[in-house]
Amino acid sequence: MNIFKDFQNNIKEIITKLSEEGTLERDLDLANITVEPPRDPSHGDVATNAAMVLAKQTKMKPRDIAEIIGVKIRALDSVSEVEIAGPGFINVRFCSSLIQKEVIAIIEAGLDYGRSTIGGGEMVNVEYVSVNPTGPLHVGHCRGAVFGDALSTLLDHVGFAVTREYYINDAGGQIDVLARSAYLRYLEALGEVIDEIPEGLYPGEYLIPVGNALAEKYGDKWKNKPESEWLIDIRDFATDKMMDLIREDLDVLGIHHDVFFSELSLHKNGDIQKGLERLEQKGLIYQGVLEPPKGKLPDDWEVRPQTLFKSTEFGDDVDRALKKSDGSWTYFAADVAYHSNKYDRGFKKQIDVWGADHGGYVKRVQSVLKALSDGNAELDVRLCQMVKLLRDGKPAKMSKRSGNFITLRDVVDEVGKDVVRFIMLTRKNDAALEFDFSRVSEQSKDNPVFYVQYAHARVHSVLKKAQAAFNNIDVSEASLIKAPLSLLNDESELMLLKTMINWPRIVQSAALAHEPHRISYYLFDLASQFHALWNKGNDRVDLRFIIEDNEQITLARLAMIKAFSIIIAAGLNLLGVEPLNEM
RNA sequence: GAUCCCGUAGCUCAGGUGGAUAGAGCGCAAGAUUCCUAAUCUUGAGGCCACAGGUUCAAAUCCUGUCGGGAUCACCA
Repeated sequence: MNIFKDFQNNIKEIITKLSEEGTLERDLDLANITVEPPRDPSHGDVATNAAMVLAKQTKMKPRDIAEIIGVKIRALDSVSEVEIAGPGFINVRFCSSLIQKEVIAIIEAGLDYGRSTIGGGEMVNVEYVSVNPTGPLHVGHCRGAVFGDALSTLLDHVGFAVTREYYINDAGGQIDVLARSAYLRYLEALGEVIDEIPEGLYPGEYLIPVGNALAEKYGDKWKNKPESEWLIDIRDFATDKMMDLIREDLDVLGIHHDVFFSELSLHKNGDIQKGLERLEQKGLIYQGVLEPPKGKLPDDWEVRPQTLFKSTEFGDDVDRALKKSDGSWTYFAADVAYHSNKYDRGFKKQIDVWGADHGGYVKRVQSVLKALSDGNAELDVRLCQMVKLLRDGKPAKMSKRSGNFITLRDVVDEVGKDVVRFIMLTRKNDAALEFDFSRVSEQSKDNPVFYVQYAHARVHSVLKKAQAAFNNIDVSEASLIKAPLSLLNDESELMLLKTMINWPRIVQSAALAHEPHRISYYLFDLASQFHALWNKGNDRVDLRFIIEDNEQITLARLAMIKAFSIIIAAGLNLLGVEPLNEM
C-alpha cells in the first residue's frame, strides 16, 4: 500500500541479511535509519542515510557501506538506479512502472487512499472547543474548533479510536452571571423596562429569546423573588439554551462532538473528592502556603494556608491550589477529576485543544495525568494562538464580554464554512493567524482554498470534455484502471505522480505530529503542480490531457488526473472542506 | 521577576521529529492566451535562518545563554 514503507522494509531486510552473512557486523541498531524522499528531487525518489548511521557501529567508512548496500538495492525489481552521494547517502530512483501502477491503487482505494491502521485502534480523546456556555461562539473560538475537529478526523484516518469531546464549564461563577443576565431578560419579557444591562452581566441580545422562553415556561413565578429561589432553575435552563446555541454554531462549521461532558456533574456526584483522593494516596496533596508571585503583587494578596497539589514534582513551577478561600473547589480541582475520569474511561492518549491564553495552565494538568497514571498516559495540549481578524488590513475588534463581538456565525455567513475551515488550518496551531475577509473571498491564487478547489474542478471539467470529444469514452473508475499507464512518461507527469504517492506519508506524519496544517500545505503544493502541468499544454500540445487522435494516451492521462482529484478530495475531506466540481 | 509561544526573502509564512546547494505565495522585473476555464502558468532578482556558544559525520531544526515581539502569571474560568 505504502511504497515508502515497503521500501524501508526492503532496506532493513538487506542490512539484516548482510549482517547475518557476516559482511556487516551483527546486532546492528537500525532504529535511526530513515528512508525518505529527499528534498531535492534531483537526488532521486528516495534516499537513505543507512550507511552513515551504520558507519560508527561497524567502524567502516560510510561510502564503503553504501557501496555494499547499494549493490543489493540495485538488484530490487522496483529500482532503476542507485547512486552514492555526498557523505554517504544512498539515492534511489524507482522504476517508472512502480509509480505509474500506484495510480491504480489510488483509484481503487478512492477516498480511502492514505487511510492506515498505524493507530492500532488505540483510544484517543480529543477535547476541543469547550467554550463556557454563556453565549454564542465568536471568531476566536473558531480556530480551536476547526483544529480539534480536523485533528480528530486525521487520527481516525490513521486508525485511532477517536472520541471527540466537549467539556462544559457549567459550574463556575460565570454561570451564575449568565443566570442573572437571563433573569433580567426574563423580567424584560414580562414587560419590565430594562434601560441598560448593568456592568458585569452579559449584555448580548442572544439572551432575549431565553428570557422569552423563561417567561413562557414560568410565567411570573420568579418575579420579585430573591435570587436564592430562582438561581438554580434559571441557571440550568439558560445553560441548556446556551449549549443548544453552541451546538448550532458548531453545526454550521460541520463540527459534531461525541461526548458533552458536564463539569457540574463532577461536583454533583462526588467525583472531585474521588479524584483528589487518588492524588492524596500518592502523597501529592498537602496544606501549605504559596510564595507570593514575583513582580507586581495582586492588590488583595494575603498569606493563606491552602490545599495544594505537588505539581512541582512533575515539572510545574509552583504547586497549585485545589480549594478556594471560601472552601469550594477551584477550577483546577474539577480538572483533576475530569482528566482522571477520562483516564478511567480508558484514554491513555488525551489531547486538549485550548486557546493560547491558557498556556500557563498546561503543566499542572499534564502533571495530574502523569501522577494518576504513573506515567502511563500522556496529555498533549495544543495551544491555538490568536486569530487576528482583519478587513482590508484593518483590525476588527472582538471581546466576549462586550456583547458586540464578531460571532462565528457572522464569519461563516460571510465567507462560507469551507473557507473558514481551510484558512484556520493554514498555519500551525502555535503561530498567530491573520484572517482577512477581503483576502479570503478573493478568487485568485492569494486565496489557497480557491486555488485547491479550482484544481479539483478543472479535473472534473476535463473528464466531461473528454467524454464529449470521444463520443462515448468510458471514464468510469473501472475503465480508467485499465488505462495504459506506462504512457505517462513525461517528466512533469512523473513529478506529479511522485507527489501524489507521498500522500499516505503526509497523512501519517500530520496525524502523529498532531499537525493538520501539513495537509493544507501539501494540497496547495499538489495543486500547484497540477496547474503547472495543465499550463504546459499551452506550449506543448502533446502534453494536454485530451489528445483527440489518441484515445490510449488520453485514457492514461485521465486516469492520472482522476487519481489526482481523488487525493485532493480526500485531503479536503480530512479538513472538513467539500471538494467542488464546478466553480 | 517567572512560564509558554514566536523570530527564516521587502511582506505573509512553510521547512516532514538532525540531512545534501534553505522553499512557497504576495509584491517587484520580464514573458506566455487562434488551444482542455489565463480564475492559470514560465523566468529572474531578493537570505549572516535574531545573536553568541555547545552537542556530532551532519544543525534553520537539539541544548545553554543573550536580545526583540506576543500570551499568561495565588483563590477567576
